[in-house]
Amino acid sequence: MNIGDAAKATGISVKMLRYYEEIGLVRPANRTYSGYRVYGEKDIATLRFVGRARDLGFQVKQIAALLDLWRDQSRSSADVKSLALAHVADLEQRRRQLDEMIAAIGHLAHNCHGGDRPDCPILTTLGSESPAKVARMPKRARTGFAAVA
Amino acid sequence: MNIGDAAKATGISVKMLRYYEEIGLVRPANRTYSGYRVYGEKDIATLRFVGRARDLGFQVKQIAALLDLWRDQSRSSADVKSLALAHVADLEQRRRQLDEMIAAIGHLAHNCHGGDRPDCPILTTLGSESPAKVARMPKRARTGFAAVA
DNA sequence: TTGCGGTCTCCCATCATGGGAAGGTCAAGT
DNA sequence: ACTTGACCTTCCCATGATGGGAGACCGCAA
Repeated sequence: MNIGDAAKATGISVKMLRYYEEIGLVRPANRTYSGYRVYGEKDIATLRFVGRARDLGFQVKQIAALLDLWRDQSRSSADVKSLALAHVADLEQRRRQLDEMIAAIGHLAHNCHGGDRPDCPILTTLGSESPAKVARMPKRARTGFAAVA
Repeated sequence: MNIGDAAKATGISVKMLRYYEEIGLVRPANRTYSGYRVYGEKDIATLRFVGRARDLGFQVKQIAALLDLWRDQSRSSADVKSLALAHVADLEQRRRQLDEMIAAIGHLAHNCHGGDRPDCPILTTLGSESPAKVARMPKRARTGFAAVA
């Protein structure tokens, strides 16, 4: 299997397959004599694991930890669970931040009639007082969402 | 007012004040003879506007648009409102993605007893079938949250 | 053999943010 | 007046996950 086929089989782009290898998340693929990467069943299974964890919003470092646990026959399920729960807590915190932002902006927009005239409480609020009681973000991940675009 | 004072007054770091100037989000600050940036009342007001929009999760490009509208006496409030609503829709989509992830992982964790033994459905699910019916993310912003760390 | 599509490596860009180095400035205290 | 320390300046680099593209090579089919 060449890298393109592996990409199709795992839903991970060719670029990312090379990147995951480069940063050591997955073991370097075997190579043909001429340098092409060759993927076997095991590689594909690992990559699918990675892809699914990624889809669940795990960061690469967390995925690396999950992979270690996955391969470790003697792991305790408590280890896995705590990692998962920590991630859930993280996601939930982000969700709360989103909720606050949505509520604050929604409130402002609600009070804006939206007609042709210029008076709009969205801008005046942003320009003067606190725009709503949106808690100052904890330094980590301000709003986040590295718009991958 | 020097840049450090401006940072304290606006809650925006010194680094970011310079960055916002560099990318043209705000007009270059006046300088003293020796090159220090000097901020006046208007500058601070503008920067506070920027900071609050940022706290509401607007991206820099959107903040630039909001600033234009803020300064444009002849704007229509409809323009502002549609920008705000588009942003809300964006945030809501991200929230839905988070919700899906939270539900999926929470479900997996719930079925994991968490004891000393290695059997854990979290890993086996990630390793085999679809980890849950988490919709494949739309290419934009996979999970996002550029962990600013 | 030619041609096309896949692959290789390398470098660059994103977005918002911070770190740090090397050097200039300013105000307060001696 | 001089030192000291806090502040400011610019410049470069790093982050995380991803994509784009250039220039060169490989492999297979017509």
